[in-house]
This record gives sequence, C-alpha cells and structure tokens, in this order.
Amino acid sequence: MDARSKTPPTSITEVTLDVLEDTLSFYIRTMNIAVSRDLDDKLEGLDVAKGTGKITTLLLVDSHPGIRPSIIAELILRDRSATGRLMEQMEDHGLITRRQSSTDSRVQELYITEKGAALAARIRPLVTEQSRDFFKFISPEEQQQLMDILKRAYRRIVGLP
Amino acid sequence: MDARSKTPPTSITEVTLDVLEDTLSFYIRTMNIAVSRDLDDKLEGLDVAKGTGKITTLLLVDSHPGIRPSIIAELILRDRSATGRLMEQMEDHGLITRRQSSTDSRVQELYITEKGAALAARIRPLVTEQSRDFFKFISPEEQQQLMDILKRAYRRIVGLP
DNA sequence: GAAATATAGTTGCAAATGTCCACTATCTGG
DNA sequence: CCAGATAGTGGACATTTGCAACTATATTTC
Repeated sequence: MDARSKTPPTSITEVTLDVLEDTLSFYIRTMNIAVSRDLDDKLEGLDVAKGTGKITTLLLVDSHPGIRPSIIAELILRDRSATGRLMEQMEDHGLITRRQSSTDSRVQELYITEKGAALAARIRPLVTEQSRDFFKFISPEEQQQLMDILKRAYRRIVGLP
Repeated sequence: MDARSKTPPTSITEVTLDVLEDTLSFYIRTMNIAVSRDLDDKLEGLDVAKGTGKITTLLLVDSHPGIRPSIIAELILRDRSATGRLMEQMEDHGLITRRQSSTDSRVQELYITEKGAALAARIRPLVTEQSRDFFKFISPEEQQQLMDILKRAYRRIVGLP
C-alpha cells in the first residue's frame, strides 16, 4: 500500500512505485528496455539490429576464431536452439561461416567473414560509445562501480570464475 | 580484437568478451535475461507471469486507485497500444476493472478487484524477496549503491524529478 | 466560438523472439 | 561395447512489441 489520495493521479510525478521503488530487479528490467531501445537506434540499419545476441556473437566470433555455438549460447544466456537460429541468421547475412570441427564432428567452428570483420570493427566503437553516452549523467566513478558489480553478477551467473 | 590463440576455445573460461567486457549496456541487457527468468520461476503460475508490465501494473493500480493506462505506459516504457492490451489482459484475468473517467471521457480509470488486491498482496513480498535473493551474493551496501544509481537513471529516463 | 492541435485509447498488421521438446549424430568413460 | 552426456537441428507455438491509422474528446489559439 501507499499514500493514497482521493483523486487519481494524473501525472507520473504523483505516483510512487510501491515496493518496486526499492526493487533492484525492477530497475534492471526497466533499464534494459531503455538501453536496448537506445542501442537499436544507434545501430539502426547495421545488420545487427535488435538484441545482444547478434552483437555479442559477432564480436565473439571475430575475436575467437573457431568458437562454437554452444559456448556463445552459454554466454548470451540462450538455449542451443535459439542460438543455432542466430548463427544461421548471421551466416545468411554473410557475417560468419560455419565449419564442422575436424576433431569433434558434433561441433561447429565459427569464423568471421570479411564482411563480418568489417562490421565488427565498425560496431565496436559504437557499442562502447552508446553505453558511455547513455549513462553519461552518472559519474564515471559510479559507472565503474555499477559495471564492477554487474560484471561480478554476470560472471557468477554464467559460471565464470 | 583480443588475445587470439591458435586453437578455438572449448570452454567459456577461455573466452573474453571483447569490448563488451567493459560495456555497461551489455551487462544490463544480459542481467535482464537472468533476473527475468528467475523472477518468472518464482512467480510461476501466479497469473502475472512474464514481464515487468503486469507486476508493475498490478501494484500501481492497487496503490493508486483510478490511475490511468497512459501513466502506466510511461512508467513501464511501453507505448499506449501495448499498454492497452496489457490492461485488457489483466481485466480478462479479473485483476482490474476499467471505468471511463467522469471528468475526461477520453480517460479510463483503473481499479483493482478483490482478486487483484489479493494477488498484489501476495506478490509484493515475493518480488522483494526475489530481488534480494537473486543479488544476495553482492553485499547489501553494494546492492544499495547499485539501486541508487539505477533508480536515478530510471527516474531521469521516464522524466521524474 | 471555430479551427487547429494535442491527448487517450483501440485495432490491424506484422515481425521477431524465445521456449519446449523431440530427434540424430557423435563422443567419452567405465 | 554400452550408457550417458554433449552438439546441433527442426517443429510448433506462444508472446511480445512496435508502427500506423483512426476515433473521440480536450485544450489552445486566434
């Protein structure tokens, strides 16, 4: 419950968020929407639209030639099936190629294409910049704090040391 | 680019995230997946499944009787159309009711039903608890820090003072 | 007071995403 | 050599969200 007034609120400023006001999950979930939207705008038309999936994959394949889908799946927190489709999509776009591993024929090795590499090079600064700009109203120290904490959380969740 | 070894990585521990390693957006987006999934599990079967939308709406309507959809839309960062459907859904589930405002007939006033109120009461502690538990591996002080920063960001984005 | 502009909500359409599950192929360990 | 794990695929499906167009009603402006 909350401070209830007789008349319904007519502006967001008259509203409190109930328990969500102090709920970390709420802010993470909501900020996600905002950040993602902003990122999409900044990357508009870049073949790597919506979703952390594509960006992460592109960069990962670029910097770890031969990486396999299942590893990417773990890192982006999706199941193999979703990840597979993502790979397919990126292959269709000519960004990566898939090759069967010679040592274990169940696994695929992913490699970046020229086009993919070019895109990766182009995207890297954009992604960094977007993040910096988006959060520029909080101090660099706080950004760092925030990131340290979230990084720790992330690593713990995906099972990194 | 990144430390590249000749052989492809076979475990996530051998992988670095390229520039994403230091990109706040990446962590927000990824943590969002994790938190949301966890929350869904905790709330399973509770008529308020997937999405911040439903929870926020329920609590908001419960603590601000007569609140209108457009305000909720702003707070949950969705457009009116998506929000409208959300309201419809919740009405179908018997959680809220919609009534035309007597002072401005364009506007709807939302009210909680008994069922909705009961659910809100039940959910409040769950949501709080979920958030606390999910982040329990980071210290309370840091959780607080994190929340303060994100709260500030959120308020700025939706345009709250 | 009439016209122009803004706001609230609805609806159709479409696209994209993610999930569950079952299935095949292949590896590894006992 | 068999049992059980792991990698990838494909199907079916539900869900969500966004855009754009449209109506109704308020508000502002001249």
